[in-house]
Amino acid sequence: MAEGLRERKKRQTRQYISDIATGLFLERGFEAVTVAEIADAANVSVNTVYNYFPAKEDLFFDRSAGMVDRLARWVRGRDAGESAARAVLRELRGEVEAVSPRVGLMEGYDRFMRVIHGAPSLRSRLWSLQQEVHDALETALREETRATAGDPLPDLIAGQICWIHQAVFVTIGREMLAGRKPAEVSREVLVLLDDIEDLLSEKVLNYAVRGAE
Amino acid sequence: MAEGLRERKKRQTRQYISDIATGLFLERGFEAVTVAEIADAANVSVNTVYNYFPAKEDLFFDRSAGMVDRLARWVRGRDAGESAARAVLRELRGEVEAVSPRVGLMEGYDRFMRVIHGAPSLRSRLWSLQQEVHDALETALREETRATAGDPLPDLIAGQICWIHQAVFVTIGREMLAGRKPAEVSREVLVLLDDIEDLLSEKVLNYAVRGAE
DNA sequence: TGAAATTTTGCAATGACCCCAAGTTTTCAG
DNA sequence: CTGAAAACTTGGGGTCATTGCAAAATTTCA
Repeated sequence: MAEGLRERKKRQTRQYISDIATGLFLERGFEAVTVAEIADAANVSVNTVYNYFPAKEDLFFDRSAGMVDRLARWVRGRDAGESAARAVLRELRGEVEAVSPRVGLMEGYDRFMRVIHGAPSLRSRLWSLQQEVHDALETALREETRATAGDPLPDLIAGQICWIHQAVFVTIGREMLAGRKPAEVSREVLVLLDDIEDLLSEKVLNYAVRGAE
Repeated sequence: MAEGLRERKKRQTRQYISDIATGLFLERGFEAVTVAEIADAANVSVNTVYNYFPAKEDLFFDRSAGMVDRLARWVRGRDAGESAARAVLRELRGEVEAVSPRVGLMEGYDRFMRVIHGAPSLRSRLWSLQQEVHDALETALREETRATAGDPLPDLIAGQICWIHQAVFVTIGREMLAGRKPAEVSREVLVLLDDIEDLLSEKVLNYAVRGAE
């Protein structure tokens, strides 16, 4: 299954551009770096940058690929007897307890957050990513529960689960931005997760239980 | 309290520019209309347009001013013995039942939706408006419940209430975009509101009950 | 009525992003 | 091994949103 030289080179170039760009962004902020500078620093033309990334924002969020279907994956992978929401809560608790970089619990994440904080267009991009997360999750729920096309529940439950996810991420982002230590934030967010679970109704917590389809 | 000529003229100019712009957007779509065209059509210079509106998107959402604190206002105006969430549900039911244009239940709203649908930057702007709605609501809840600074509940409850609001608006937008009649959509959304209420926990439904502070 | 305050405008520039045609590089059939 | 076909890169030339600046034009008010 050897891939051609061309494929390998493309992957490398793409990765290289994205790395260079992210470095510059972390150093000087999103808006202060022009696409022309990035192209220069990566030894390619501006056109090549746009060949790989549809917009400047995508250079920053390139690493976050795969984050979009995370919730859907967690739901599809839920245990027997477990509901969609409980699976997400369990996975989130796991990540937070493990102080995982995948949820932003790492040294230096504040620099990442600072870049986002200072660029409205990056925040916009984040929201549209959230929308994608929602859509992927709704699709997963619809398939897993074999809901009919007109059933509003998959949409509503997806909204509730995304809310969980978002509350956790916004909190982590805010606290890391404030300079807190990952371990500290981890403890705090575990408490938050309990608060969140307390606010969810049984209907939400018991939706899409595996085995009870 | 007579306002000066200058003030009156400014208001008029602002309104005129916004009206002209909205007309053009509805006719030809957001991206197909340039700011220069708008300025021309409104008999002002491009700089004047930017004098009144920080960005092109603000020309479209100018009318929506006041929508940002609607939830906060509803909460502050809740009845004695009524919780924040129930006040919002009651007000929403009222608007929907009355087939009110304030919630998009009007002939021609599909044209409005089509413009938004076709312009990613308008959707971005909508999300940032939602963020403002959330913040205003969280502030209101914090004040109404005299919550301490570290209390996460006002944030979480605001998230839940915004979710209600959003679910209703997204549904109305989707159905109107699909060409449904306002009266039809109204009936459908009233059912949706029951579904939504069913998914909320007692904790959410009983938060910030007036009189039980 | 004329100077001060405020608004409008023209002009120039920056930077994201798009389109196209001309190179370059990689692939692959023969 | 070789020469075209396919895919990638680049340079050049736009469009358009958005900003800064300083020169008009307008409004206010002493």
